[in-house]
Amino acid sequence: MYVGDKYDKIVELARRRGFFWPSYEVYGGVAGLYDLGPLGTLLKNRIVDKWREWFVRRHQDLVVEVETPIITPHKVLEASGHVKHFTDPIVECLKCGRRFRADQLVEERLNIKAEGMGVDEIGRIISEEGVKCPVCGGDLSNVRLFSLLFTTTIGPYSHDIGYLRPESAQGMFTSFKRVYEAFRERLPIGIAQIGKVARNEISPRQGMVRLREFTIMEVEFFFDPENPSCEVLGRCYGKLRLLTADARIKGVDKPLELEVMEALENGVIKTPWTAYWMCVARNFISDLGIPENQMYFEEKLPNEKAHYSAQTFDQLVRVSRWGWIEVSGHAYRTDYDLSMHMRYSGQDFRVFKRYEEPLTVKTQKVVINKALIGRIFKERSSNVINAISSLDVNTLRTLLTSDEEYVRVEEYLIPKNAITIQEVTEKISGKHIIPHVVEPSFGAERILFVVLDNSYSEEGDRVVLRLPRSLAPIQVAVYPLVNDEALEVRAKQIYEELVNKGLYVVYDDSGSIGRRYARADEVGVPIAVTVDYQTLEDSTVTLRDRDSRTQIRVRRDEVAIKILSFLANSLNIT
RNA sequence: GCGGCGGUCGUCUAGCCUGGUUAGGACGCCGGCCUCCCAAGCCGGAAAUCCCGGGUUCGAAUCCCGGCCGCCGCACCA
Repeated sequence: MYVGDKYDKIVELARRRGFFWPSYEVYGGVAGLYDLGPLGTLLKNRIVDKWREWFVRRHQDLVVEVETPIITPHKVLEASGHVKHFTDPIVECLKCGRRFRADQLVEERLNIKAEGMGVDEIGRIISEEGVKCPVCGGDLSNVRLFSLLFTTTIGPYSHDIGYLRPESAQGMFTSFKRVYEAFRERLPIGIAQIGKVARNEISPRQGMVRLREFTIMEVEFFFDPENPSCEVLGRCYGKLRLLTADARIKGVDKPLELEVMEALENGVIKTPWTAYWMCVARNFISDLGIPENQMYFEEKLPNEKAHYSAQTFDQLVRVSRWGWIEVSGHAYRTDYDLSMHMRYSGQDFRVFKRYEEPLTVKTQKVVINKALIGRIFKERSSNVINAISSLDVNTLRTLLTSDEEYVRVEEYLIPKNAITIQEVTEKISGKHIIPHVVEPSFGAERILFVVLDNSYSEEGDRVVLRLPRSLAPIQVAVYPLVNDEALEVRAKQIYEELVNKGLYVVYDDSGSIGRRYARADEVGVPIAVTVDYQTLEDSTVTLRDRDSRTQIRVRRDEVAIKILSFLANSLNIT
């Protein structure tokens, strides 16, 4: 289908025709940063729209979309664990240049606990104990911290540290209660967000596949851990291609194909909602033109998982240059994030779960006669009351059954008649739970590259970008067959009409007709309208299909409707 | 961050070894002519900080050093 290195050709095409190129090229460029050009921006927008269609619009009874800031205060990422888990103490061998986790090195060499030690302390231990490079024996550099978080300051005070978010998820967790209330306290609920994130990768390569700044599209889907079933699982059809962690450990590298229900019953996927969103992810990627045999889900091994995840699957797609690359991650984050934010913020992120039938529970309640205590103990009364309250009912009951008139609680002698134990029946209408979260998360630019890689083809000496019609940045091309005023006028009218239908259209009258078809094919324009001399006689034009290169002649007044149905895949030109 | 290789019009490249060119070509692009359907032809045009900085030299795209960027391998990739 193509010759030579496809990746190089795609990159060359991307620069030349305006899909993407390295940012700040005029200053030498910065690794991991890319500009999207005019066509790249259109294509990315179509991918983003399609994601929104699959994950939000089609689930509008379950999922809502929000937008939260990129700049994130220190406290938020401290709570989420990113400050800790994104920052490693690192030493470098001054001789061979290899880098090591300083704390791990100290633990291995000296068999002491180094985790959580400060940089200075680890550095002191390394120099005092004479720890050397474990590979070449060279001297080690000073210990420094390396964080994948981009740091900034908020406002004029340099101690107000902020970060560029490394994922959009924390914005959804911190606003969870608001969204939950605004959406009338429904569970399950998904909160979606599309936006930029930044990760200060040590050494980004692989072009659009590993960026320091990219667009993430993710859903935090909150559900009741006591009722994790997915009521829309019936919407899933077809098999998932899965490679489990167990299989990977055994050295298996071929995914198995399982029905969703099978995968859940076998325990391969731990939660129904993860399985459900994996199905949607498969459908979404298929919808971008990626064949199903070119994708599968791979379960992460325990040491590969993020700190917050109980189970993670990555969705992999095959590309020409690098083989299988990740286009989405599906993490079961449990209640990790909400719990951490509860602890750090002091706010209550639990939701009230109403029982179907209120429970009637008989309990025993300690009633303290505070008036009596007050009269006796005066200013010490609250200490006394606290002391009594800290005892459980059974202990108190035992104390009260003694023959004495007083009971001793801590250093206080309290008259028995100040304390009574009552049987009460309480009605409990529900309880508080912390929702669990499953998270499907996609990188938009990476998917953009995957789409280009998948669509790129060569026909003889010409390039045809076989983009799905619904993704094409430019949807229609309009041409006069030759340079002739009469033809140009007609063609321009058609151009105007199609623009007014909401389409992205290109008009081109430069060069031979073959050259213009080739120009359009190269950027994936799916259909072309050509005005020729016959148009002047009988008001018909030709429509040409990019992929089959065949043409049909249609009436001038049917052009727009035919093109719209062609773009909607309900008309084919063969 | 380490090692290897590379960086010349928009793109692909010649030139570099052996220092002195108006830095050449092709494709693409723009304008004109021609052309009744798949990168035809003819004429003209615009287009290169030779990646950046420093050094050697009368003179550097070319030699040397440092940096940046890219690819590959290692390390890293929540």
